[in-house]
Amino acid sequence: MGRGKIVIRRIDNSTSRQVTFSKRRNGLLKKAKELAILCDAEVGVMIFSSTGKLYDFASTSMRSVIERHNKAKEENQPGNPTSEVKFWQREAAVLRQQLQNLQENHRQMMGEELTGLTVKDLQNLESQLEMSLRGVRMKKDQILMDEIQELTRKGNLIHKENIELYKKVYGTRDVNGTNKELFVTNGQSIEEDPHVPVHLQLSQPQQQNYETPTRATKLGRLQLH
Amino acid sequence: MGRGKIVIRRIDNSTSRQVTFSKRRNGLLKKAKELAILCDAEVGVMIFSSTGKLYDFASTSMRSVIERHNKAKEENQPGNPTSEVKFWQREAAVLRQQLQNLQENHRQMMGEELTGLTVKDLQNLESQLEMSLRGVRMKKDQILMDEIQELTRKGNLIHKENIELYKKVYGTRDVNGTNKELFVTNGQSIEEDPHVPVHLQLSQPQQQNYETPTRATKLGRLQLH
DNA sequence: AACTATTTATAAGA
DNA sequence: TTCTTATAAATAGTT
Repeated sequence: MGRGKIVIRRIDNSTSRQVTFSKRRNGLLKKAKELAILCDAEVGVMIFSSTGKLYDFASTSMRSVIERHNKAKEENQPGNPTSEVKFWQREAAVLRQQLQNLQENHRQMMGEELTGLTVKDLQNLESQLEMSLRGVRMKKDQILMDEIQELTRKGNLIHKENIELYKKVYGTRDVNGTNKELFVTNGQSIEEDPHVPVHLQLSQPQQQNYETPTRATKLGRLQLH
Repeated sequence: MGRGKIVIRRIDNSTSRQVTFSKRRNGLLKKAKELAILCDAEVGVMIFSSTGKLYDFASTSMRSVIERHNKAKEENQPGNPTSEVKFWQREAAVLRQQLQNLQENHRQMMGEELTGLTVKDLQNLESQLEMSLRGVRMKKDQILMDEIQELTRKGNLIHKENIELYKKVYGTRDVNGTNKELFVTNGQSIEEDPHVPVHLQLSQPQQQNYETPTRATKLGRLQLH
């Protein structure tokens, strides 16, 4: 894969050997990473240049990879398979298994990895997702409604305060004067006539129309008026 | 470097993930060998498939590579029992943490434990669930449609066979006789007396009655003709 | 497991 | 070292 074909044999020229090392080292590490990600594999690579410099990559940790390798090769260090070590190894194995199970489950809930499921499985999944969706939407709507209620409450409060202030400022001198510039603290203007109650009101919770494509529209309907 | 470009992300399809693993693993090991030879480097590669199988390569010996790596990293040998216990404890802690994170995530996807989420979070969750639901429904429908198509195909085939058999049995004697009800069933023998028209009927693919009425209606329209 | 159309890696050159 | 480019090699999608 270059300007010319080469045979796999030690490169004599020290300079080009160095250059090639640099390029291919990067290539190898890149491919190791890709393999780990693409195929969900645990990969460890260690490279020592001819000058002794170390370059390495481990998808998890080199420690973990080496441990696993040792175990796979049954080359347990002449050290001791202490019961404590064994206990923790078992513990880790159990946890790994749980994690894997949960991951598979999670992927299915994400709509991935559905091959292999029966129609029955898919129906159950569908029901679960529908239920979750209902719950999430209810929660979201509730938060929004609460927020609106709170805003309305505050709005009314401020409006009342406003009226009081108006009375104090203008007293009876100017009861029907032009107070069109009167604003409440949150920057929204209130209708001109302080004697007409403001019309803040909660919009009704809209029908949960699943499949409605535009969230923006949905939210856009919630507003003070 | 294939028929199409891919993004580096876990391959969902288990079969192609495995095929890709096999190809790329070989590629990685080959390149590791080449690097070691071409550039006079000491290289070690360890790969664990997602099923736990080990594949490795070491230009010298894995032990040598690992020891050199340990020395370079000034780390204690993984043979030290104390450090080994500590390693596994840490491993378990990490796994426990991962498990916990995934569990929380999973609960949210199940529509549980939604308190504490912002409206934005809930919207994202909602979109994800909608997407998952679409995927699941598509998959389910596809399976059902495939099944129906297959049944239809078989039904038609059997019906044709039936007509041929009828012609052979009754020849021209009864060309306009009552053959409208003649059916054979899949793989079942015909009754003994060739002169008595058989009355076997293809059973309709029974409707699998699903909760959602709309889908049932949709599928109900697809039938043998 | 083979086949190829493409993408990717990289040898050589600057 | 880094960039460029022509070419070899790897491999994604298909059969």
